[in-house]
Amino acid sequence: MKVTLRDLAERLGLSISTVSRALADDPRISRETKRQVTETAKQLRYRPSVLARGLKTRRTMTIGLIVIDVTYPVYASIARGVEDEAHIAKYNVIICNSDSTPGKEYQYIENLLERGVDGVLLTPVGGPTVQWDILEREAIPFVLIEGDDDDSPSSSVRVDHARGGHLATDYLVGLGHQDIGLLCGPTSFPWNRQLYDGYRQALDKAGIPFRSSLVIQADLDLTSSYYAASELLSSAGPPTAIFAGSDVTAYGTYRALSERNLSVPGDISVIGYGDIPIARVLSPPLTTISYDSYQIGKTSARRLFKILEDPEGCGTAHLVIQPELVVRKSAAPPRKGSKGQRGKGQDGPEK
Amino acid sequence: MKVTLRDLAERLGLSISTVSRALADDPRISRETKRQVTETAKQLRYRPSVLARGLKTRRTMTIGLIVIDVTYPVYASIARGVEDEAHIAKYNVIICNSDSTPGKEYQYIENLLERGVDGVLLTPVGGPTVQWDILEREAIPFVLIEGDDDDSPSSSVRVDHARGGHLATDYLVGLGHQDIGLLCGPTSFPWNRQLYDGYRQALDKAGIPFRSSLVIQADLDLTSSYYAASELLSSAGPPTAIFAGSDVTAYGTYRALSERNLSVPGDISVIGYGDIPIARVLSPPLTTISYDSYQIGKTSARRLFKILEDPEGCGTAHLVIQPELVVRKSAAPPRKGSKGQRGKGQDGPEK
DNA sequence: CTGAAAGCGCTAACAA
DNA sequence: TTGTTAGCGCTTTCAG
Repeated sequence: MKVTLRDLAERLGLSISTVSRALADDPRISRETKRQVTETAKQLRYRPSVLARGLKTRRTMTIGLIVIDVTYPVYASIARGVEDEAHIAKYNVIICNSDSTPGKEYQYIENLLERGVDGVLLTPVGGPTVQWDILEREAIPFVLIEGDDDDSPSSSVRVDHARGGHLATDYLVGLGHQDIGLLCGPTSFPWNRQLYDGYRQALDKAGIPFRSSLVIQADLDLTSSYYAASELLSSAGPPTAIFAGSDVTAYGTYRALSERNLSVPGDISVIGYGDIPIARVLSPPLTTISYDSYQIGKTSARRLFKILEDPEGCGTAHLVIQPELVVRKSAAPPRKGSKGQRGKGQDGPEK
Repeated sequence: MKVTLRDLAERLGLSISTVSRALADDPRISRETKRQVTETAKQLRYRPSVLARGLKTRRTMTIGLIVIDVTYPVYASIARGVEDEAHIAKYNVIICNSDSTPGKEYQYIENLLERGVDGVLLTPVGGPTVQWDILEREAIPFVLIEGDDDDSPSSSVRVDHARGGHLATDYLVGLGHQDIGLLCGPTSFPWNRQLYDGYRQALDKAGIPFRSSLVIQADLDLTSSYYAASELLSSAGPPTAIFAGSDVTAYGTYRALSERNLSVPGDISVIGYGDIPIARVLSPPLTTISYDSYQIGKTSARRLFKILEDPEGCGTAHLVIQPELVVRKSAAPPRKGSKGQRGKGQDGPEK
């Protein structure tokens, strides 16, 4: 059977509390006793019960991490960052996949609460929700990862996606593009509005009029981004460059382009978003916006632990991580005189 | 403060045990009482304490999942599969990254034991280890994922990598290749020996003599696989096809090849292993061996839960998942007369 | 059908 | 410096 404090106590002829204190390195226990205790603890392979301790101290040294889907590289990296930090701080992390559905998110929150987690890290599915209220009511510290806005009641860490959108668009503008298409990602990923904002800002700054026909919504998968890109290309007044909103969307765009014998970046420039592993491997290698998702994980976990250490002492902070442009080969200046080009093939009238 | 059974009991003028039973849907509690209890439970937002319950029942409805690194697509999928299955069975999963180091693996096991997990899922770093002994001694059910061999004392699920290696090699042989290089992955990933075995078997079956100079070891990262591939190519009697042992190794190979102006599959055929997302996106799209890692996760979790339900009733099973060949564009019949080709460039003496 | 009481393994206030 | 005692919130005999 499992060995408990009691077993140690009996074995040593000490009281349970003395043993407990010795193990906790309480200053008022003698060196000698401590030595004996730790020794027989090791010998009998004593393992403290986190359960029992938690029941008493109300701390389980466990946190919950709710991501949208670990299967996406971003969330895997975040998860890894969190776990690494947790391991250092001696916490365990329970992982949950919300699939962007409020229902699952809610279930998991309830679940984590029953588990008595000390805090939770959450990539929220949307704006302020019941879930947040629950956490607040129960006074469980939580930090929002990649939340939609900064008016959350708790700490948060997110990437400055508006900046990212700006960066991408601005780069294209700098290259000389005027007609820049935006393939906006699914709204179930909270950052897409920010991206869009950045896009608009950059356009405004450059004095380029916004054309709504150049913006189109696409899901994250290949086929729907393929179709969205196709639609964009066959519209009247097609773009000379496409900002893809995500790297997989960019790949869908590549496909749509190659289908029409349009070359990247010769005929059309493409820029991605996220810098997932496939980006550098596409041909041409994808120019994209990169941000350190592992760091997001680390940062938010660190933040949470700080709150757990000192619930009062540290206010709520909204940390933001800056994305950066990674220039590879998929964007170039527009073809001369391509302004009115219809983009229906590579063999135009002038050759 | 937190609402407990006691609160409910007081509120209803019942005893704690009655309330407990009502909530557990004990048959000897009257309909009416149950109704009242569940109602006020909902009303007061009662949430049972898994901690307290676990202390009593010795079941925490929590399992540990130790993977090498969630950041690798394979493990992310496995994790997802496990978590999905756990969610259904109402378990929680604590995630751990061992980084293939016995030390971390050991730490996590101890850690999980202190947590009182009901079982653990483990992608082991090597053959039978102390860790397994610990789990056995403590009578914690565990199932091995992608373990090296089948003589494990517990259940296991793994991919038949020998088959995978065979499949890949055999395909190349079928195409007419005789000189097939093998870029064997790092030994910290347990399946590489199996891969190698499959390679040898396929060669034997085809009556092709094995040449050790055609086998070389490479780490998983780009640079080392790049160098390994280069070495292979500049050796005496270079291969006409390369079996890359992993998809990223295959990518490294692509690089080494393009550096020497060797085309895939025109000059050299390449076949990968694992079918991670980048595989279909490389150019040319990578022919590779695929296996369903999400399913591995599901299967192993399911197995574990079955054991937990009925510790005696179900013996140890060794489940194996079959990989399959995914033909894309990176392998083709060898160039005619390429048998003795040196592969130093594309402009050979004969044009 | 319901209640009283013991106890899971631990910590912490209070004594000695 | 060490021991005694009282729970943490729950399940589960054993009584009624």
